[in-house]
Amino acid sequence: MRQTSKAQRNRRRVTANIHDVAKRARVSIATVSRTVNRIATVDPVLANRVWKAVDEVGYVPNTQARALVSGRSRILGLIVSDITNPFFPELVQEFENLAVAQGYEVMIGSTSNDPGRTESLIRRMLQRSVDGVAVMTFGIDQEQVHKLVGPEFPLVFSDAGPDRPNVRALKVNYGEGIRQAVQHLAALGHRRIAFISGPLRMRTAVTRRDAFRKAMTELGLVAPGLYIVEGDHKMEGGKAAMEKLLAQAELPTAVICSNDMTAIGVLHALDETTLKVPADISVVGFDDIRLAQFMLPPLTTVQMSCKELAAAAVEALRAGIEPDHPQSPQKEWPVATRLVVRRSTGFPRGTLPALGKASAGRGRAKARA
Amino acid sequence: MRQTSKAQRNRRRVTANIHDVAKRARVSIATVSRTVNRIATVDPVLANRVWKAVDEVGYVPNTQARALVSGRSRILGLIVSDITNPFFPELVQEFENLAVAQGYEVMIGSTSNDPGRTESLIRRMLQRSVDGVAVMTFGIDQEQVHKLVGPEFPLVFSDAGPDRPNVRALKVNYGEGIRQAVQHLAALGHRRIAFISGPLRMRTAVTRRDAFRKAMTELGLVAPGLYIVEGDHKMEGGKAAMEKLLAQAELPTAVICSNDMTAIGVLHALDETTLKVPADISVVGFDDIRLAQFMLPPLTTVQMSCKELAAAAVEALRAGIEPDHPQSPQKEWPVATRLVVRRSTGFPRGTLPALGKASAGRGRAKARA
DNA sequence: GCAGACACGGTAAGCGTTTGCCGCAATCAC
DNA sequence: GTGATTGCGGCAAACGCTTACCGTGTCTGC
Repeated sequence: MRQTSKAQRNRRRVTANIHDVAKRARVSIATVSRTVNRIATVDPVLANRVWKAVDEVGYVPNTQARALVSGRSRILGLIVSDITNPFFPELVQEFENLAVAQGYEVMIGSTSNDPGRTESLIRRMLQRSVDGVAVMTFGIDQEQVHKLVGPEFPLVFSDAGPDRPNVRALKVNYGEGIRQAVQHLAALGHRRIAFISGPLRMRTAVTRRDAFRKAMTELGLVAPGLYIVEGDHKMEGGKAAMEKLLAQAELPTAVICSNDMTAIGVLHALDETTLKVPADISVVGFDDIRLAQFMLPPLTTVQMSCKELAAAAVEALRAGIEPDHPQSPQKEWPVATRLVVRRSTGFPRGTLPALGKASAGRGRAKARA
Repeated sequence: MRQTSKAQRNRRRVTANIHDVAKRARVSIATVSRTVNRIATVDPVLANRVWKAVDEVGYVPNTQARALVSGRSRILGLIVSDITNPFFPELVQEFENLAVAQGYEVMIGSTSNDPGRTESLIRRMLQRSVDGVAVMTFGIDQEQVHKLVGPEFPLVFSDAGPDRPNVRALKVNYGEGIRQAVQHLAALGHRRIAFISGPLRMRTAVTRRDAFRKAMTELGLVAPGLYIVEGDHKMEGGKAAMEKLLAQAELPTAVICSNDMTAIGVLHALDETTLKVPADISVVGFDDIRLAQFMLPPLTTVQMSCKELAAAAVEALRAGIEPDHPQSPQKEWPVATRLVVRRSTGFPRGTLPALGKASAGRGRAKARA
């Protein structure tokens, strides 16, 4: 008959626990806990003994147990729409650095703009009891998230009204950057400026498009409906949208894109024609991903600093989570944008002949302004 | 005087727990637990009652408590070297999909090839008691990881000898893909083929370079030392390396790059000269990131399927974690590579004059083969 | 010198699970 | 009808931590 002892029951413990430290420092586990959590009332002599013991036995507090009893996991959820869009990894990295610096871990998920994925992602995050979630999808259905989480759950959205008690919003100033872009093009002499938007069910895509329209109007330019084409914030969509523009009777002399990936698709579409960038057509992106400066030609684009965005997101989340955060009541967090001029924009050529899509691989001459 | 009751002590519980379910189903918590964990010995009648109750109270098992008692967190660690390199987000996404399908969560971290970051990352993962870690950095110091984790800890490396009990290795067949690339170029008539490696402290970078040398030798070609330049697996390094090659007396007619980002940097460097791709010089990448086909011209590259890689990583990890995984003893997991020919490679032009770096922005003619 | 106040450390009660052990009831062999 | 066997559910003990409460020791004021 097997002897069923305590020892047998134990799965092999690999790390030291609070009792080991307590024994070694000749104090109670309460004192160890208080010391480790930097509660000020611990006698410095004991605290020293504790820290020494911690070091000696290599004690690392068990996060699961901590979370279990405290009800806080120190995990931040970060939801992005498409991790394979280079903007997001940059954002993720910044976010993570900041979160880790504050003692948080980050749980990342990308939704691919699929409500099903979004729902399961939120559920998974809730199940891991994240302390709060930043939704940086630029256009998720906010309602969907609200339905899944409690009314007091700390939430941060990029671009949305903070209509709930513990919801904060990142207010990206799209208007400013896009106005700068339009102004830049207008100053160069462009009049026929097209815009390729993101998928219009995304709130942000609509916001950017509207900012474009507004900027055009303010400068006394017209943005004909045919010059506003819907893309998908990906290279494929940018390419397709540009091809649509190319099929029109009168070509635009400049194209502003709702993000950089779209602009890359546009460059690609233009490469298959005889049109040169920027001599025949200027292209402006949005985001300023690192890749933008490595495009051929380097992309003029509206910079939305993901450092700034990440910082605002982390702080806004902390404001919702930590009861004594200084900016706790603040509900809106501004994020700036600004134009970065590179080499994909230039003076427009005189009047262009209407021109369909040229066959790919034709010889062409390329010259820069 | 405040009444310090049990009720007060409780932080507001927001989700139902196992006791609520047990009460409602009129069974013990043990039965609930067994039902939820699909232990077969539960009477179907009771099981039904339990499932019904679970549904009614909206019970979701608390992951922290589960992890605490079972010692398994159902979190997989995934370490990549640089999340902003587009190859990795693609890998991350695949990995995550597969892991989630198996009921795991993923904790991601990128090291930026910094040993300090690597160490803190591993520590953080251990603190969150991940069940295993896949190290896909293509060149991390394996020793560093071994020093931090216990000897039995489930680990998967891309490219490394499985010299420890619970370590598995993904064996990417670099040789095959690179051989195909060299062969492709040789068949087109190239003889002077250069190679831009990754940072040589990365094991994988060395492996790829050696594969290149071997392939060259096998085909009776020589790879002079001057034609092998070190890059950094980023665009910047690719650009710098290409500039080094351009400074040489006799230019190569083709360049193979250790990854696609390097190739993008190369294209960029060449764009600032009068040399055309592929007419004057052919360029081959490695990885086949999605962006590769959107380069100008679309990049011929060696595909390393990140789907395949992710699948191998997840399965290898599971083999190390789950005691009854079918492929548990398998130590090496093969991953194939193959050449994808696009438009950045072509026939070499006749003998080229030695040519330094031309000034940027010079007019140039571009023609495709 | 003594009562009261105060500071600080220890005890123990949870947090929400999993799981070994035990006991009850039902089944079976004879 | 009895005793042995089996199946299955409940009890309770962990897992490692935080923290309310309490007790002890020291200090202060009179």
